[in-house]
Amino acid sequence: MKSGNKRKAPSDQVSELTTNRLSIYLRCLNRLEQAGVDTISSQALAEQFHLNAAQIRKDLAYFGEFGVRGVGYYVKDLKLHLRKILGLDRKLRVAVLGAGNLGQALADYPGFGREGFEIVAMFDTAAEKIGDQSRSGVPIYDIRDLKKMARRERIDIGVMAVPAEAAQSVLDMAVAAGVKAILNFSPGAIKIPLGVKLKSVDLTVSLESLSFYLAQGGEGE
Amino acid sequence: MKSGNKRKAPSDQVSELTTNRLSIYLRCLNRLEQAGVDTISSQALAEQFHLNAAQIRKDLAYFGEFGVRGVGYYVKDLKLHLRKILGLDRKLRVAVLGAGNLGQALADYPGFGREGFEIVAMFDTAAEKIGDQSRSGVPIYDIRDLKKMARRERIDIGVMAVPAEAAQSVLDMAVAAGVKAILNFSPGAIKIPLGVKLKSVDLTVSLESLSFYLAQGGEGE
DNA sequence: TTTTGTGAACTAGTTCACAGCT
DNA sequence: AGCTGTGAACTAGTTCACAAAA
Repeated sequence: MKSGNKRKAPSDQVSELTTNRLSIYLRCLNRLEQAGVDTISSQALAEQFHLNAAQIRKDLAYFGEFGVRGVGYYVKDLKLHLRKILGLDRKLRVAVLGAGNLGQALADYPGFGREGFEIVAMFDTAAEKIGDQSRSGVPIYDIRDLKKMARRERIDIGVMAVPAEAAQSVLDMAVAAGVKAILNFSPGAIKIPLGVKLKSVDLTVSLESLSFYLAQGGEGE
Repeated sequence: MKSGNKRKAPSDQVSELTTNRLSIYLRCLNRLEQAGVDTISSQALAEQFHLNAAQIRKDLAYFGEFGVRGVGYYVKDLKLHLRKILGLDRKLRVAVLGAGNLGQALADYPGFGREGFEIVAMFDTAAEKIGDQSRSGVPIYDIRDLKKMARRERIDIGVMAVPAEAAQSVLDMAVAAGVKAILNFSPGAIKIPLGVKLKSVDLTVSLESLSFYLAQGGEGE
């Protein structure tokens, strides 16, 4: 029992929409802290993005009572709570699977470093890439060594950016290596075993949804 | 009246979840056509991803009656319909805003080319990049020329990959240049005027949602 | 018989509105 | 007075289940 929270339950049915928003709140709190703001109300926070204040309070209420009535939330305090809830109170070790253009760009993406993620390795099949490293110095290993390395390097999260044909087999390797969470940029459907979390970003789908908007003549928001 | 559809309405309230799925159906149909499959039932299609058959039928029903009772959907026919609905029956011209690591990787991403997107230009502020081009030959222009170029090159969609601080001003430039749809990889909240569509991919939020999963001990799914 | 298209039932997510702390 | 935490009301999205078409 770390803090005196009246918790709903360990993590009873928190939707992904909620956890995504927690991330966004945290980013905002970082800025607020930087700006020297001490407390913030759900109302003021909601205005930053276009969100409803009750939504924010509900999101937070899943994890405890962090606010003070009549005052709002203490920025520093809430930030710490959110970091803990999101598991960002420890360094998370990330491996990028696939050292192509996109993989290398992701490995060097500065945004990841900022919130405690550490990109420790890339993996690829191409002999000429293995032994090389990315611009920012992330070493590229043979994907066949993934299992060995993932354990040795204690990889928490995999970021997968490989061609669609390779995606399932690379995912299976990552799972066999004990990686429990994967952010996937490869297109197409992928099967995962229970107990492993896959989050997919599908660039083609995203672009096509914009195309749809344009094709429909862009009515509404 | 192209085809004899009993349409619900021009584009009456189709949710983004639906349009994203249309994209996924289309990808699957492409594979099926390649594999020489002639017809497919909503049930069979649903099994490919883990989706409900009624969901697929409902999604399609927003746009017309494309199926044949007792048979299913003609793969070729449905593919054509979906391409038209998604606005992929014409080439879409895309500009990448921000020629950093991520921007260049996106400009060269082969997945975009496949479904009729054409990356025609990149824009950046860095003098040393301007005039240069990406690995696959996409030229980099001065962002100050965006307005002029966007009209001349008939840019339909912008893909934004710039630092958070620059995001709002780059977006404003794109909007001023007449770009009506933007896929955004920059973190943080961005304001857009009505009639412009912004779709954001937030890499940090995605990773943090995986971190959350790990922190909660990975119960469920 | 098979499978669509769709109203009805259900489930999830959001917003309202207000009691209850500070 | 001000703002949280939360049940109740509402809205959106999904799944069921079945009549109607081929």
